[in-house]
Amino acid sequence: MKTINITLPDNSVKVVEMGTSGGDIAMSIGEGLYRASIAVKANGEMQDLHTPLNQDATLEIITSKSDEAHHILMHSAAHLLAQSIKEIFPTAKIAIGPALIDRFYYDIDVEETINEDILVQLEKKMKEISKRNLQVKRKVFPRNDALDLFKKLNEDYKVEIISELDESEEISAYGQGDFIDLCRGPHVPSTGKIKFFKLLSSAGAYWRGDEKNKMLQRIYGTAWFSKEELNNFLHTLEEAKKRDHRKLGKELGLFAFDYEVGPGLPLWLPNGTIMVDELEALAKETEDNADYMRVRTPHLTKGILYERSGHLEHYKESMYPAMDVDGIDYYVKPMNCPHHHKIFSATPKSYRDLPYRLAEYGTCYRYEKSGQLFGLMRVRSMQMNDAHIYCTKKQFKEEFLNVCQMYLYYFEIFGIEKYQMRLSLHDPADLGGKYVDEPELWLETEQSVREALNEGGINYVEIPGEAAFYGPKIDVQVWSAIGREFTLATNQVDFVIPGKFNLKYVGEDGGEKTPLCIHRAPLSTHERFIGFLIEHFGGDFPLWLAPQQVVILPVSDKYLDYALQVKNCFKEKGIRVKIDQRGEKIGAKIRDAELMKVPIMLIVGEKEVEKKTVSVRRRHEGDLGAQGCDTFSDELKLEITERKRGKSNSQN
RNA sequence: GCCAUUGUAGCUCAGCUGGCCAGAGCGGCUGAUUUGUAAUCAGCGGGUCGGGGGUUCGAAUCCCUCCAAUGGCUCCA
Repeated sequence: MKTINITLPDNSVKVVEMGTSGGDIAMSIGEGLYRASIAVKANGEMQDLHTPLNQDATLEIITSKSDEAHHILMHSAAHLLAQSIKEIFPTAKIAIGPALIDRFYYDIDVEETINEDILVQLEKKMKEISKRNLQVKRKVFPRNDALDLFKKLNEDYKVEIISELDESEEISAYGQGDFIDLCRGPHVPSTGKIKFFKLLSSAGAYWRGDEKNKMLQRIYGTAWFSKEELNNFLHTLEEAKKRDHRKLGKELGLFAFDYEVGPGLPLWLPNGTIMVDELEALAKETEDNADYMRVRTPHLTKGILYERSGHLEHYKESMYPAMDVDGIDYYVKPMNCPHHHKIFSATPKSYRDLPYRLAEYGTCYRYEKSGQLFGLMRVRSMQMNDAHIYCTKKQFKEEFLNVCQMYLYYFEIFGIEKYQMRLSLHDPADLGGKYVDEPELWLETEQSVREALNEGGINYVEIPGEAAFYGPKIDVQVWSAIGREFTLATNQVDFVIPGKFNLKYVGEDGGEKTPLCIHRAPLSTHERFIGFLIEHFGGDFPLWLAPQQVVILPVSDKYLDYALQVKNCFKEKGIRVKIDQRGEKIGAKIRDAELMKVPIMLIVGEKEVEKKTVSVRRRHEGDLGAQGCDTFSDELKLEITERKRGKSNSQN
């Protein structure tokens, strides 16, 4: 009998018979370990507990504690769901069913519409199959046998997947009871391991994500190793709903939609407008310090401008249709760049004028497909924190890096810690198609972007094939409270359009040259950024950003005169302050101010009138005692000017 | 755009297996109360039951259609 050496993570070596499984080894260490085991990692590769080991290996046993095990569990839960579907709807065809970070799904092709009732039915069936505790067995076939098997089962989607694999490839499938699914694995050893799960929702999804293909039905679910983890997850989902910017936007009176105005066209209410103005003030101050110049451009423009820019060629479906004005096509602008280019070329430029930085909170309109509108995060009218930087090749690296550092400056102010910078690169195979045919320029520019980022110590990931048609770009991804992913900021290089607009500057040598252009929007759009901030802070804004900063609560209307004096003291310093004049008791006034998330409450009654003070109650901190009007308003003024984050909203 | 779900008062929701004048709580308004750190009491308003069409003696309720929102797919700031 041949033996093999198995090295465990503590470097101890076990000599076992060839063909021993990872599960056997776990068992030999201890039964408790065996019961907690989900899979093993042999020489760094994940495999099933039952899979025989046929050579020397370093072995790590994956127990339910790890993220990897959780991933396997959810993948197995997806199989359990598919099996339940097949038992209830034998003619259903199954497509794919992967695990995501905290949930899994399975795409199926079935006549019946999957509704709430069916989800309940399926969940019941899943519980039943889990109780059967079926062994999950891996089988390996030659490609053609696998093809025959899934053809016989009428699993057209599986057949399609297999037939695209290489002839020589071995195909693995996992069986449990009568059910078999094409799959790489690994999986939990038996269905009994999948105990705590819930089906969450159903939705449509195109086969292979292509809108030309048939739409399948996707069922989402989640699975965990313990009831507690499952409940925690469901609770987190509930909590996230409370932070949803659409809900908070309504409650706090920030913005509204009206069907007579139109979908995706938000109305900024007075409270929301205050936030917009604050954000804009921050941007103007920051851009002013970085030597940007502000400009203004019209919303409406002749089609010829967008022919020149290439928007009509590349971007037409996202533009509102043309309107006929005196026989000429006009469009509402989807972007500000062409206008800024026109400003650049309005006066002659020398190399001494570069970098030439033009900034505008320009209003753009894009015809987004109705199904993709989403609160403030995806709208049809938006105001972009836009700027275009025209510079020489030599200046490019520094300018690009400065923009990236501007993002980080903003993120620091708002306490945004969870984000990802993505460097989108071109695909050389698509030159002349999706990308302008300038192979050397692409490589050169991409390299200098990399260098800029590396020199600035900025972490990023590279995404090939995602660049704009005119150059590489950096996108900053963030996640909303309800888990949706968004591109927030963007920083794009453009080496094409300046040429199309015939932009020139006179160089040191007296010759004409074309500048590079950097498009950048660190604060995204008002709409998306504020939508994101609402969720980020859960409506609990830092003082400087809060629509209502201070509310004065007179204990009774006997103290209204004094309240008015207090109000003036704060108002004079530019602090946003109101008096709650209603005939309510103080407890009710406090409650309402708390619900509106007003950061500072000033209670005034007999004591305060006598001593000329205010009783300060700060959100999340409670009663802070009496303070003089002048000292306290000065203190607040300072906090506002410095744009500090409060105790309650410094984490996230 | 596609698949599914939903749409009743300013907000949150009940009613919807067709049938008494369509309900509740909160908010609003009026009055009383003059209040000390998360809800004072009473009264009064308020709805083309998303729009249009149909079935029916009769429609918030059933059917069709349009609009909008929601969950996804695809795409993006």
